[in-house]
Amino acid sequence: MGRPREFNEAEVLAAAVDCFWNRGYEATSTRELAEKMGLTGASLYNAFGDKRALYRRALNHYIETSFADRVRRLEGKLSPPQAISAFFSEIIQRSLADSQRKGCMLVNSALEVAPHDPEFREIVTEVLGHIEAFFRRCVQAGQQDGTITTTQSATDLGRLLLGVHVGLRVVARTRPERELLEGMVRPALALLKPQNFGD
Amino acid sequence: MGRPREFNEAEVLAAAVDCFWNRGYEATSTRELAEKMGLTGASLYNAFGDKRALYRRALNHYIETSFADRVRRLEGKLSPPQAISAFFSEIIQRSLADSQRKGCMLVNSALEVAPHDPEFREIVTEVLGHIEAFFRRCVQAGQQDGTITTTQSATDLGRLLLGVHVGLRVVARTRPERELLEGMVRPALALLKPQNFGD
DNA sequence: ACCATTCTAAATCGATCGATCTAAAATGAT
DNA sequence: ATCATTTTAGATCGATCGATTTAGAATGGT
Repeated sequence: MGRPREFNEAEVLAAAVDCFWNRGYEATSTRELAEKMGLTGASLYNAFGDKRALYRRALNHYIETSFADRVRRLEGKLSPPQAISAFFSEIIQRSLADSQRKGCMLVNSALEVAPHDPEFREIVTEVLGHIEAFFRRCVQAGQQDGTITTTQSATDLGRLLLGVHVGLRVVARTRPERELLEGMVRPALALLKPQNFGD
Repeated sequence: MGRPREFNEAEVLAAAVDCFWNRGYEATSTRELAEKMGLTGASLYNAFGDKRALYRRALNHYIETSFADRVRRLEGKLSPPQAISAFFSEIIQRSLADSQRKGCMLVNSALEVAPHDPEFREIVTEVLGHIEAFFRRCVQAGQQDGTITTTQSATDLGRLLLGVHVGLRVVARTRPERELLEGMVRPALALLKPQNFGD
């Protein structure tokens, strides 16, 4: 073995995420990446291959530290309706605090790289499937304990929530207004309530 | 006056829309634009200024020929629930037929150019507002003639539909699957129905 | 001590980018 | 016929792109 790498991989990956998240894939240059990551161009290419491979690593790092972590924090610890509500509350809060309008790196990838790149399309498809599945599991659990309506299938309700979530993240990037974003979510959450006949 | 322009502006704009719609702003080169538009680089810059100005013209052309036209066709001629349902049906049909996965040029612009460009942000904001307003008008009309529920405000329901619409267009670009897309819309449309007590 | 590997710093590659310019042919109003 | 303007095709500008290479210093396992 030769001289060991001096940089912390998670740290430089976080810096790469910051670049790609902010400016997307095409608009981020390898020189900017090298500078923000604290590496020389040579080290960057030696450690990560090429720009595309680095983006793949950065995207996976983002997914793991944002979405996957959020699901772990919410699911199981809250009641199903609360988990869904808390999920959207977090997204809205993050969107309103996102002064740079970075949005969601997964959604950004879904539009910029996934349509023309089969490998990235597979990654995005998989994660969208995980988000859909998270919502579906919450709905199913809520349907079983009576806290969520059974007038719609858990499959469809999960898909609706996926759609609202993605739409929220896109709209928030152009119009980060609390009332607008909360208004988008409010009817969807109301739909989940079991119908209260005779109210 | 000198020699008149030989190209039809609407035609070359349509070609520009095709380029930008397919590959986005950054990834479309002025050389590709000139070729697909049937112009030389000199003519292109003489007629449209620069790349950014051409994108602005192309985006406005797209909005006018797709969204604005769709609203004109549907609103007023169909009952409010039918107009909303037909709107989504058209989107799903177009998404499934979109073999190049171009998606919606407005949504693409909302993520690629709007966040970092105030002028484009204003355009996207305005059109998103028009879509929201279209849904809200449909809901209001339906609430007045009793075909749409009044348990949620027209404002919120319009925003929900905006969110579902945008989410649909994003998800469709990565996962153009009929059951998934229809599943996203189905619960939203069901929510609009007036509650049928005692059913 | 030796060697494989990574480090830094910088130069460099060919390609492409948006944008401009040249120069000559074409066109239509005056 | 004159003149202003747009047309054509193509060269060209400086800048930046992703990626590679060079050279030498640093490091740790064998």
